[in-house]
Amino acid sequence: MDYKYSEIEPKWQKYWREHHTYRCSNNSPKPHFYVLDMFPYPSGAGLHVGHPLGYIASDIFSRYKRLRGFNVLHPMGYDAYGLPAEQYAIQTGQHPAITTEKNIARYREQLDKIGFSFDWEREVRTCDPSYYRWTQWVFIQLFNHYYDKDLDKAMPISHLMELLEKGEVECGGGKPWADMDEGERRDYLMNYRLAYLADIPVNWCPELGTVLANDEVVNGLSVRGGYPVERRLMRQWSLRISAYAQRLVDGLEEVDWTDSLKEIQRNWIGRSEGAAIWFPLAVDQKSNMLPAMQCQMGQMEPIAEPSFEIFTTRPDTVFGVTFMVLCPEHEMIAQITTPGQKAEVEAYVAWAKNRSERERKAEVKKVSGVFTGAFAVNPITGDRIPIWVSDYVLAGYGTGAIMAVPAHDSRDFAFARHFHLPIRQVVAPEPDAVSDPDTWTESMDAKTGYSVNSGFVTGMRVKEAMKAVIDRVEAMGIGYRTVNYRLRDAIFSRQRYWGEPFPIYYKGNRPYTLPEECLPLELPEVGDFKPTANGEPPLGNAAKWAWDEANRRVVETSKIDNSTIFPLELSTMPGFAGSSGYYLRYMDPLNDNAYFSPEAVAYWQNVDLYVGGAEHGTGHLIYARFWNKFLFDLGLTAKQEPFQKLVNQGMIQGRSNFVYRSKEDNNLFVSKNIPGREQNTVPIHVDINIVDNDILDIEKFRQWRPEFAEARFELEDGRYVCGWEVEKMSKSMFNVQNPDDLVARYGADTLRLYEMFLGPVEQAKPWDTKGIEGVFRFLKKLWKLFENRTDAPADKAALKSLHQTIKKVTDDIERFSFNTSVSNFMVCVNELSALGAVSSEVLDKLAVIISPFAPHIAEELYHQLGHDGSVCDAEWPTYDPQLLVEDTFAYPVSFNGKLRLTLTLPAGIGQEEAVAAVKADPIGQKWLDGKEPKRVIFVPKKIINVVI
RNA sequence: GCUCUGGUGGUGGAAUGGUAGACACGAGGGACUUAAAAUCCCUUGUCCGCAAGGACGUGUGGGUUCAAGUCCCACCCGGAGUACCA
Repeated sequence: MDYKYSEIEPKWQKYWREHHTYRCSNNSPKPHFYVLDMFPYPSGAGLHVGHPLGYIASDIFSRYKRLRGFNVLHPMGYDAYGLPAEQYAIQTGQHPAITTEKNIARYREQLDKIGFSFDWEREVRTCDPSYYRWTQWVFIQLFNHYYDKDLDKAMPISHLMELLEKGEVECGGGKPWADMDEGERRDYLMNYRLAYLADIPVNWCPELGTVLANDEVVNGLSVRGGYPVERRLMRQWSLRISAYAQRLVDGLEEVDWTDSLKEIQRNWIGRSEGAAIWFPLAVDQKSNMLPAMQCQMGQMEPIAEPSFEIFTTRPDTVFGVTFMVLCPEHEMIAQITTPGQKAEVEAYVAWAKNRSERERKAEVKKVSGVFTGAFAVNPITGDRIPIWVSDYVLAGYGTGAIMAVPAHDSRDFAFARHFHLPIRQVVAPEPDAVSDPDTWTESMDAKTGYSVNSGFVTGMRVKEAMKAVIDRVEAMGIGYRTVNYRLRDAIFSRQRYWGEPFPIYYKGNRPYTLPEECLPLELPEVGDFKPTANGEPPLGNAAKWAWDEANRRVVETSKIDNSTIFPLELSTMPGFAGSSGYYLRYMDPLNDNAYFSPEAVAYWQNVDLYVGGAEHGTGHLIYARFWNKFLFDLGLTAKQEPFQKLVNQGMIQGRSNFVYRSKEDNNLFVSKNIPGREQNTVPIHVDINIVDNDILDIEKFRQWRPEFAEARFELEDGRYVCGWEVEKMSKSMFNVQNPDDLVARYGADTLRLYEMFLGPVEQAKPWDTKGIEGVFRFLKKLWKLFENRTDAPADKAALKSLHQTIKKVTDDIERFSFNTSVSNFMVCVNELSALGAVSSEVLDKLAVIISPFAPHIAEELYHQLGHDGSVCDAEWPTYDPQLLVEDTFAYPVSFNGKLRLTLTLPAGIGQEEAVAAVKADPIGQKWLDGKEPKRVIFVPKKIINVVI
């Protein structure tokens, strides 16, 4: 009988479903193991072959762990809220709930065909009220907590209020806490809440009435419509993720991720150590408009306002400061600008304000700026230095003001050159060498070397000088040692429909949270879910979107009276809200009383293995870690880090094929390797489904599109050879491979094996079906091997092959190298086939070890061998080391007076045995040439040297 | 610019410091067949040679080692992340 995958696969899929084979319990004496995939966006395009790559890898690992006796949690769900789902709905003109439902059904159908071992009873969907109820719940907790820097954890806001009440925390609100009324207190607390409402600069398009992402704006105009976009402060919800910056850096030490991904996160968080120093404003006698102030060297009291706080990572270079630069948004600009410079400064600030991020980034090389007319005092040297404004200083980083050290910072240098400002060298490679100005640029940004021309730190190494300056600054009370992070708080509002509603209503313009018991706050129906033109988010169209505080329910918008019935928040949460904590919900997905039970999290702890793309390095993986750490502070999660080990699967790129159309004759197509083809033709994308191994199916090509019906060809060796290129997989390039087609043609097991065989999981690679036949052949051979089996006891050769394979495959799986596992199976089957009829005893174990990779055929064969239960409940076989003793092997290594032979031998072997082994080895015999080995040198491990 | 990765046949890719190129594809040859499909067998890094055999080979140049694709140093080229971040 032939290998009929089309009968076997549905049969066992049905069996697994009916027997709940993959159901996973939270009560098990077995050790736990949690394997998680990044859940997909159910987009309208369905799955392509790139999606299942990571799923197959994690499925193999889950099945393997199960066979090793673990209770494995391996769930799946859908990240169904967010922009892609909404965009698709808008394009097709259907309600996002309907399209999402349809897309999920399609994904599920495709996933089921591949034979994954997901426990579907734990499925979660981020757009399901029973799920987003808990997303909203976490938001309320974030709103009601602040980050206590002394305790270094999140604490209830009520705790902060107590501290303020007792005066243990100083109130910086401009007014003592005791004198504030209820509203003022709430406003003040907003500066502390982990979820807070604040004015944030955004790309606002008045015409479209929405905030746009940076990539939706080009040259100050919206991509869609070409309307002007301005940067504007808008009230938005944000998460104070920056409070966790240090813990997010530290936590990377504890997890088993790739160095590159850890590095991506470290760069993103951007920790830099340095100092904050106040530079006081100098008195300007001419204008006499500025408050007089004192600044003397060595003054011990903090210097009175006004002064500028700057941040620097190089306090040692303070002696080289020749000017200061403020960002255009700096609040003190108007205050300090002299009348003579006023017009110029205002024009510059206005110009800078209207520049988009994009323009600013594109014109990095261009130096621009303006002098304010004001001067500051270098608090260390007492020098008077001019204050400039320039947009190379960013408002969002540090304090938006810098001390410029043009000799040792490339940007300050360019600025100084452009505006003819002085440049003073303060760092040199040698303590006494003061190099000539032209060489400064070479040692620019140098963190090694010595301080020169630098007062009390002259002659010190840079590191010592940094410490000495900070110490002095702290002693003088004009600054302090500090750490800065690049990580910004996460903007959490979206003026969109398809997302989680905020559990927030507004009383007197101040946000209040809904009572927790009233969750979920369900997404209302609206007449029109598209972004609105009148500036309001789509929820502004909802007829029923007001909060009746007394009766604790949602009521008609028209009833808002601002005394008992209040407006609800109109924006929705962003895509990452629902995906930040979904892994926790899988632990206890049906719980109606809590996000998850303490018992569930105590059992599962955290995710042992997380598989997904590295493109989430600066998004989801940061947010989820933040989310988890916050819940940890609340005592809800068991571990600080949510994802212990993380494997990034490489992206599968498309491999496009081209035909070459003659420039003169539109119906003539020239094969790739015909001389002159490059000059005389233009490449055209051709559907990869009508090309086999780069050979074009001419008939199918003619039928493909009407315009090619009359196509003629210039062939080589009677065939048309297509060109190819690696590109993104996309419909427009006709290089999309749909997994269903491959399942139909070769079966799911072949697809699974082939996706693994393609190369290392972590590596990006183009999709190419070239080798799939080889994998298919392998399964047919495997099938045949079982058909020809015998019940006689196993012979030694077969056992050796089996045990070698068990060892290799076990090692391969443990180090996540599935491509070599597949190769090792192929070797094993080839070896066994060559031996003739193989004992069932051997095949029994072979079926088990191959089942994680090709579960359907393994299940079938396992049953054919007479087992009742599923192969999924079998036990992973162990190997017998006795069977694996390696053959003696000798080879010559050098001739320098003496010949050495190196042998690979089992460990623990003695002198005589080694000599005997050399004599027995064919190569050894040849090199000994009848002589006796003189000496055996043992080196560590199993290698020994024999000197002849 | 900085950081991280990687560079091995015609192709995808194997190699705890120990016979480089496993396994697979492709290609060439052969068997079976009226023929095709399917299946099976042989060859396949490069160069020299009829052959036996030999020489050279993991981006380049050095180094460590009895032994280097693997470790160290410098450089070249690709891929990714990030960037007026002070």
